[in-house]
Amino acid sequence: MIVSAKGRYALRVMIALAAREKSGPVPLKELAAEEEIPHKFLEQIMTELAKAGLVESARGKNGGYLLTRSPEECTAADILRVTETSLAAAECAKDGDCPRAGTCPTLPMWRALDEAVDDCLKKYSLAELTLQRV
Amino acid sequence: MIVSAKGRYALRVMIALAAREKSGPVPLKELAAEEEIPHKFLEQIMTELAKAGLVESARGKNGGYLLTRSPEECTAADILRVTETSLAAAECAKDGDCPRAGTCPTLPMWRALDEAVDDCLKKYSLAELTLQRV
DNA sequence: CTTATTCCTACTAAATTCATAGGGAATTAT
DNA sequence: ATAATTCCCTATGAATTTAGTAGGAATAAG
Repeated sequence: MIVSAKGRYALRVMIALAAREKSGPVPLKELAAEEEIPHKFLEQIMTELAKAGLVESARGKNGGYLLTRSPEECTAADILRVTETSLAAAECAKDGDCPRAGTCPTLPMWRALDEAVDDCLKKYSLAELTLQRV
Repeated sequence: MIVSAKGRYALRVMIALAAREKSGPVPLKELAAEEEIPHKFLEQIMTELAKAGLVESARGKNGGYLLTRSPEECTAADILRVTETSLAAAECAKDGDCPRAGTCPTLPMWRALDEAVDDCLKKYSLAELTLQRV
């Protein structure tokens, strides 16, 4: 039960994008170099973030990635929901996934945990995370 | 980021033990059968729980496992801390694990997340979980 | 036309999780 | 004592997931 490297990379890149908010599209190459993330791996991550609508891409020369929302409006929860296969708790908490669901004594707890995680992560917007940078 | 099968098994077994609190040692064989957990896998899990002091074992005929504390005093957090390699968040939140720790903008968030998870799980004691059983 | 960039699909490698296997050691009912 | 029952220990294997690589096609700027 741990946030994957993919999720951590995604978060770092989004923070980096927030920090350069008004400087036009930032090429993946720069992001990868700055944040020391394998170029091709980051490519996959950016694709997912783009599909989820958290970033916008510009192709061709001078292209790159841009945030679609202001840093205040994009939270860690938004980002991690995209990259993590499941954001929290147990697989079973998903509807109709477990044969025991009807009588399982732990199901309510997993649901509560899901919520606790989500609530916590919602509190961290990119704006806030960018400020915490030293 | 998900609770492993091991963790879910551990929790179920502990609930089963809580339900039979006063009937003497419960053999692993029975627990495995009731909860449909592979016998040899459960053996490993019980060993960990025993080492952590959450259960006590009695060897030989009529042996088995017993809770060491009352169900009120044993929480899901206690159990999952034993079985999950890391209970929450990111590897980096552990002290001195990440070279970026000094300047990492996400570290405080991971710490907060760890705490949120722990707080949530502490609220579920075996006593409570047993009640929720249908 | 050349260069820099994203986009797409597939593959590979490493790590982790989930078991399985077999025999040994302790305990106890009989 | 003996036999049955049970936990204990260590090693190995299979399956799944995560992390990372690779190559080339599409797009846009200058």
